[in-house]
Amino acid sequence: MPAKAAKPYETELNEIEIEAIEMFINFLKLLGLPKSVGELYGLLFVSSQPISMEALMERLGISMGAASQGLKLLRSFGAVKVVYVPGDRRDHYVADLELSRFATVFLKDEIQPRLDRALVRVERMEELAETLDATERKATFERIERLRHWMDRGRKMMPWILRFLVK
Amino acid sequence: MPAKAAKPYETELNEIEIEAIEMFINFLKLLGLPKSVGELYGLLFVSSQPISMEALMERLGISMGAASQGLKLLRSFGAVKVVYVPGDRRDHYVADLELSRFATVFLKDEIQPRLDRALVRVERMEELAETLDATERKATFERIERLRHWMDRGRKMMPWILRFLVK
DNA sequence: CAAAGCGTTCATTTTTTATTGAACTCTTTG
DNA sequence: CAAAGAGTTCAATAAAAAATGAACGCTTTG
Repeated sequence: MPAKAAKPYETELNEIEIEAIEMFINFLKLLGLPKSVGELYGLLFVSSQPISMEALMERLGISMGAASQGLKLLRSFGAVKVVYVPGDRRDHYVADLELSRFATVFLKDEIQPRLDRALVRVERMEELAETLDATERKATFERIERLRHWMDRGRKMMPWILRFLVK
Repeated sequence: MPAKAAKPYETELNEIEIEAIEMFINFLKLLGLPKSVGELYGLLFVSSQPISMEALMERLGISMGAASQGLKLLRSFGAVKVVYVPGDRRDHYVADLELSRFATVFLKDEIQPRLDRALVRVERMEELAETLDATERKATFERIERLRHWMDRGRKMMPWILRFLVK
């Protein structure tokens, strides 16, 4: 039997947990979220019991700061919630299984504002293009209009995708 | 008049160029691409004339390596192409204005393989769940099925989005 | 065919991002 | 109401990602 690892008290992750964690690390990385957040959500997602922050830290081998901040973020998404566990003073967490939440928050918080800001830029570019001489203006306008076209398209697609996501 | 900046020979970027560059930096960051790639594409997007790599380096103030690698990446996306400029030995670049290219490549190269790998994981998790005792199995299966449901949904949405993007 | 030009590659450095853990606040408990 | 517990914050550190630039390999040119 091999020597026990450094922290003998933490419960090893089982294979299902590891699969789920890896899956969510990959998925959330796509949304620009750090590994530790993926780990937290992944473990909570497959756990049918609420888990305390301390247990999350121990089982995932992450620090107090990472756990606290990651959970804060997940709470702000509504991806995780705190539940009361009788006889235990500590907060316990469960995952909200509705995955669309991530996508929805991502669309609303990341994509939408970006589109809005981009549209402002396009308008500023159109104004600036007025000052160019005739030849340049024509070529430049064509390009700017293309941008505008795509912004509009993105903005029109948003509500459609959101509706699809919420079910 | 303020002292001239360090590199006196490079042509300053005009306001339209700056707007376009900033817009593409933001947009491409969303796809996980580095700033330098956004700069390159942004400048090429608003330029009606082909630009040599050397000019791109100078005007954007980026290094040879960054320019070479960024252009290589953009070429691989089909976002940029090389054009021949008579009497000049150097390669010159123009942007492909069809922005859907980025999104399409992103979906096909980033999202699709991720979904495929995730599905394999889900299947492995289902197998592993079989070995759990009855109570645990039921709860775990419910969660895994939810994952499967979202994977399927994502996979079904893909061709639809692609069709939408290509026009 | 030597020298210069162009572009790529990649080991190194810089910058950015994520994680750690000690200091702190607020809450509970004996 | 002191002491311990739970959780947050944030300055410092570590890890990851991007940019740099010198060395290299083709191509062109005189």
